Amino acid sequence: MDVVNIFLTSELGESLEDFVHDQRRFTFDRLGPEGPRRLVEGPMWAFVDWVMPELAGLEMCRRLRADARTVDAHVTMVLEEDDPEDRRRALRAGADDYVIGPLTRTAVLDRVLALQSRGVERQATRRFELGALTIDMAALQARWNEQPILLRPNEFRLLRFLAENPNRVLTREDLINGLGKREPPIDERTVDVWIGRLRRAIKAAGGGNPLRTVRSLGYVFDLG
Amino acid sequence: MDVVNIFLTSELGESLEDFVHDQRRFTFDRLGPEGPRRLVEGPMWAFVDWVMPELAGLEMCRRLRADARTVDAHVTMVLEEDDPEDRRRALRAGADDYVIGPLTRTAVLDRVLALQSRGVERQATRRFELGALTIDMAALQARWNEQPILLRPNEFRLLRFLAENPNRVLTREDLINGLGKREPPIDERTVDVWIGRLRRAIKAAGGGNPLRTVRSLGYVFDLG
DNA sequence: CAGGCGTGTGACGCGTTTGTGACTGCTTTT
DNA sequence: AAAAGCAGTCACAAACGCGTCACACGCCTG
Repeated sequence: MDVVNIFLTSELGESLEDFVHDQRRFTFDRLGPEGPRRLVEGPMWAFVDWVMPELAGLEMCRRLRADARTVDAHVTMVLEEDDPEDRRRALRAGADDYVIGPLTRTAVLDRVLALQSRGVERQATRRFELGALTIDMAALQARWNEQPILLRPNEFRLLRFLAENPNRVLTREDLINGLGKREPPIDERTVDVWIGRLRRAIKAAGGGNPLRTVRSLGYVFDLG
Repeated sequence: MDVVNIFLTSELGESLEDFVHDQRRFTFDRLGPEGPRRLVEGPMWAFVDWVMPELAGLEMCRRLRADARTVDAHVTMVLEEDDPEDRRRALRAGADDYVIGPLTRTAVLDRVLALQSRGVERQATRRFELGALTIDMAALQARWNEQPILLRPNEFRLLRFLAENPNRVLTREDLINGLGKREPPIDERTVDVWIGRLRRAIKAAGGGNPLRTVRSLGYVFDLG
């Protein structure tokens, strides 16, 4: 039996129990600022409120897109009212589509079933374009002039973080923290090895070297 | 309680009252051509419109960076549409990042909260523009008319210190202390070599000589 | 359980950076 | 005019920082 996992950032007025319908099992779960509480199999659907208690909805959306666990989720933004500007922003933040709230259980299911039956292809959403370099957060893929760069998970995270902070010297400590490495404490020299591997990967894809070493300080992603 | 000071170059459609959210006090203020109207404590965030009534946004951006009072501000440029050229120009002019407008109160708060919650300590971007010379403290890069000057760490520190104290004679001792050299005690004559190397580097980038020797006293960064 | 992959680390070697003494040439002083 | 003072420059050695390699460990897969 198929499973459909639905995550919401806020409580629904109505009940949230899992149930089975039409040969599919629907599960509901809360979605916190740190992302989904549990890992699931099967397609994920996330509904993000425009306003949230702890975190702006757009930021939540971006985080979902950045989180490797939810990269394949279909993200729907919940708008309070039909503002064209907000719609555009929502999509730009990585949402796949939007509904005009408030959210009811019926609205959620309508959405999911409609899209499922239509077999929507989730198009790539969150994308950086920095010169010749493109970073596709949804597909977890980086390209240099359309040429895919073969990156290991850590290298991808590193590139993403550098690209998010262009033209800014990042110390080795910044980079370690930026990749969320805590335990065990990482030796700063290890960052050199990361950079080396990342550079080699970009080069192997025919790319240049956007990563500048700043002696005795750190590294910069050079833009322009 | 933390204070977050937000400055804008144009009116927001929505209300602009100060308010408290999430343990932080947000204050809003207008940003005129002369810079911020008041001095504040705590982090500053400036949002500069691409088009402004009295002044081009880019010029405004440069002025903010040159203004000692706002040097520690995080400057966000507000673009009307997503033009890659404009983005690069904005960053060149000293902006830390940009948003695609128009600006709403929500967009502003998104930006501020998103950046505040990010891992990196965003040390304030300091950017000098002294005639043809530009010093980008974030990227640790100096340019002469857009032409990068290739500086070694010590030379960059020297240039920075000189540029921070323009039109003022700095003794060799000042310079040694200004660069934070303590151990072992540095021979004063060594400063001459530093200056020589710095001059050569600027020249190599097609630049002039803003460093004037004051016989038996020290050196000055000449402005104007 | 073997094999492959991703990743962190210590070690090695090389290029770069940098402080210094010496030499040179210009300027000021006597 | 000679002497003293001062700054510009060069060459060099030592120290430093970075790139890279090989290896070990953990994890997943077949």
